[in-house]
Amino acid sequence: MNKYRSHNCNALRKKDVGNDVLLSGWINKKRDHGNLLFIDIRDNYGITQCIIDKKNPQFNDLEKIQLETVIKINGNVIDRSSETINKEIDTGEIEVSIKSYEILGKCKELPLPVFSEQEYAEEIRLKYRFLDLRRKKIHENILLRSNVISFIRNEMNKMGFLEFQTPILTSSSPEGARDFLVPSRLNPGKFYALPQAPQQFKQLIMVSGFDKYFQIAPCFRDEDARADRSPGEFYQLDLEMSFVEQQDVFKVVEKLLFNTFKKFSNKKIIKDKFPKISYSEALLKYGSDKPDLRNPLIINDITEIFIRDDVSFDLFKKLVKSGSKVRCIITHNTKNKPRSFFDSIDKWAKEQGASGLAYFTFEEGVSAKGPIGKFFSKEALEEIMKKTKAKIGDSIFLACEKKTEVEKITSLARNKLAEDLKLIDKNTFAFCWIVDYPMFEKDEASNKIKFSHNPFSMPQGDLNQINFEKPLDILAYQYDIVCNGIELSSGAIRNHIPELMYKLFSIAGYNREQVNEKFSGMINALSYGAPPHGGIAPGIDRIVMLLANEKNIREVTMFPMNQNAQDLMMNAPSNVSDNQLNELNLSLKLKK
RNA sequence: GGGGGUGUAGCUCAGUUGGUUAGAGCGAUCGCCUGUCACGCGAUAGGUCGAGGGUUCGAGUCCCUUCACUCCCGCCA
Repeated sequence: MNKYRSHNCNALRKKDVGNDVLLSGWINKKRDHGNLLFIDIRDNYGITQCIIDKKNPQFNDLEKIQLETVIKINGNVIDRSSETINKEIDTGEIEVSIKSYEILGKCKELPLPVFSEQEYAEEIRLKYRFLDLRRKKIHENILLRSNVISFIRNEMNKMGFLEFQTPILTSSSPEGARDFLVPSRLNPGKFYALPQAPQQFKQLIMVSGFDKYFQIAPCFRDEDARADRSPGEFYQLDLEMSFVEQQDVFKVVEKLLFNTFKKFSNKKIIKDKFPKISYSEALLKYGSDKPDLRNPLIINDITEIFIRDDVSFDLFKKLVKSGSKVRCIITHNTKNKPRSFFDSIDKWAKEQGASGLAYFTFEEGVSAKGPIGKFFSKEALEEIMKKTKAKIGDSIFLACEKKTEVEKITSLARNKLAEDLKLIDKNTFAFCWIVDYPMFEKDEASNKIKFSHNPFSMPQGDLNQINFEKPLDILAYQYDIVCNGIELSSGAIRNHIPELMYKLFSIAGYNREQVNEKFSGMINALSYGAPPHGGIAPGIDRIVMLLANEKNIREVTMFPMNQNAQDLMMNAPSNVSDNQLNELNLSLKLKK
């Protein structure tokens, strides 16, 4: 028998009554009655109540032991009388009568309580992460993460995907996020970069003929943090397939995500086949390329209403003449909402940096009630109702701004209105695909054409007919998957034709030599017989966040860094010795 | 880089229009308690009110500067 335990702390049941057992674990909680002491002992699996009284010679010592000390208990399983059964824990029908105990790991006074549901400042949680991780909620989140990852791995294997590792020390890429750089000792003055994603490697795996690849891959990007974005590193389920079209990738991902979410959550998944929405339609109807489809509100464009002569709302009419768009959101049956409801939305919109949100309500006989209602003729109102499918009793909120701004504010307003009106069913997952991304976009600052997403994506349509004179019209086989307004993943069918790649890069301002230099591995490989291929890379952290119902990525990450990309527990990043710097041919030149 | 929030005991927080010795719960220490499961009761210790400067007879409280943490914008193909 193992010297530490015969059972874990969640194993003992009524059938074990009468047996001698060994339990080891942390002291979760003590309840000291003076002559009788209850000790809850905890391990990864659960909690068992142990009991000792003053007749035991070790009673006085045990009474004084700190919480979170690791002890081994030698005891006898006894039945609990019916009124003392604890239904909250799995072992609640029994308890262990302590014969003797032994301290395995002492514990100093705790900087934060482990047995508490209270919330604590992140600083102290991260510094003492090993204590924080003992706490119930986050401990369960990390277990969930582990289970999700092994489930996904298993599903991928079942679908015939092969798992490969790709290098962590690789080369810096010109596009995308800031790289983490690693100096090379053997190549003075040169640097490796940590991969932002194994993008080029997974394509090379396809060129190497492995057909289907996946990896739970660490990705490194030196960008600022957000609640749902770790600084530094995160994990993707990276996958790539040969001889596929977009729909083949969709099929795999839909099956995988549907099975995963079904297994690990009780929430309802709205559709097992996820709706596909084009990028342009998403921006029009939802103001965003990551719409929350749990939200039933839809944005409509009614710019042309403000060209009519029977609409006299001059403020908007003038803006429309100078190129602004009018977009609106209809809320159903809100005519009896108090004035304060509407005004608070308008005030909120101004706080978001918009010029505000105009509004009115459709009344019987087709009239408009509200501050700007008088500017619309009956016919104009009927036209709006037709266009927006609004009914009498509904209200309309209107924003008039330039395209990008109007999309931004209507997207925010869509969320705000749905929250205020409680239209979002929090107990569902609503997935969708966003498809037909444009290949290029215009950089607003420099006015130059740049890749809007992934430069390796395949343009849509007949490759001989693409009009490179109008690059902004070229769509790509580029797609995102979104769940409840959270972008889980981007993917694409890749461009495996070198000549086409050179052409597209030239539009974005890279000449042949630059492409050869920056993507030598890729472009060279594609010249030696590359299969058509494509893939995607769902974010593991965000999937687990959704399943664990957490808003912060650090709640599903074992050892996260803080917002300044510091690990408070390990003291990273840290200074290095002059010797180390010398070996790397580096010297520091710190800004004051 | 910019904007918001927070910072008071080991932990979570309260602290009035500026006014005597800065409080509570948990935790710690000591004492009492044989059926609790957030056990109960009593006592004790524990504070540079993030730091620095200013206004004032007097600052946890008002003003300025600064630091830390956090949320957001920028950024994240």
